Amino acid sequence: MQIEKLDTSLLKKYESRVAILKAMAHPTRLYILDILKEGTMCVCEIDRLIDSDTSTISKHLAVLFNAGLVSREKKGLNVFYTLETPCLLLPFKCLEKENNV
Amino acid sequence: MQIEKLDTSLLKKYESRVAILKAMAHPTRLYILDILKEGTMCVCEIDRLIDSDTSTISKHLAVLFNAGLVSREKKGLNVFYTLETPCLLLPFKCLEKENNV
DNA sequence: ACACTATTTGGCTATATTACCAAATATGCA
DNA sequence: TGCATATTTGGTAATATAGCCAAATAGTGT
Repeated sequence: MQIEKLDTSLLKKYESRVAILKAMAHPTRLYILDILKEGTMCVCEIDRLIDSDTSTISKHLAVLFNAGLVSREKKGLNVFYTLETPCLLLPFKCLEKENNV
Repeated sequence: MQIEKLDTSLLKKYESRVAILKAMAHPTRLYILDILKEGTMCVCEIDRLIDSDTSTISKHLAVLFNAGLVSREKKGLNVFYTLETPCLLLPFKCLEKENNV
């Protein structure tokens, strides 16, 4: 099988994937993605589950939003976040199988 | 469903996953993982496919190795790298489906 | 031992990421 | 209008990451 060299156009493909991986690559954000699997949640609820400054959590949510991993909707004073890409959380299950964990 | 707070022990789980995501979160490394799907390859072969300093490539390989994503074996002058976790590359296919790409 | 090749390591600078605090913004209600 | 609550934004210091160069290491053959 012929392997393509890493040129500019191929690089673009990987860069878009990297954007997703970077957005996921933080324990708090991975946790947020995980709890959003249970359903839409407002910032205040997420805040209660995580022992960090609210502004820090808000910034993590912004990272996830900018990467397209979650969507958000404002309702009154609250902002509700929804998981958009449940797929992304699958590989870890798969990994655990590979390692017979 | 009851959601667990992000405490120290839960954090540990996510940190180990983050280590994997961080190792993947670079275009060159993602490319390397992709080409290693085709089979074991020595550094010199990988080097030929990527237009970067060999030392940079070697460092990327070290990152992948330290995260357990690839293994390596020295044979004479060459070091051969092998993909250990093909699973990890699946979610992107899944994503493309979700987005109807 | 010497020269040659493949790979890794160390050092440096530039850039990116994170967390906390304070302040700003937006909404709802009296 | 004025106040309270929810969320975001800006600033800043600490830490981590990336890429290049030079040098070190390791193996092979003469």
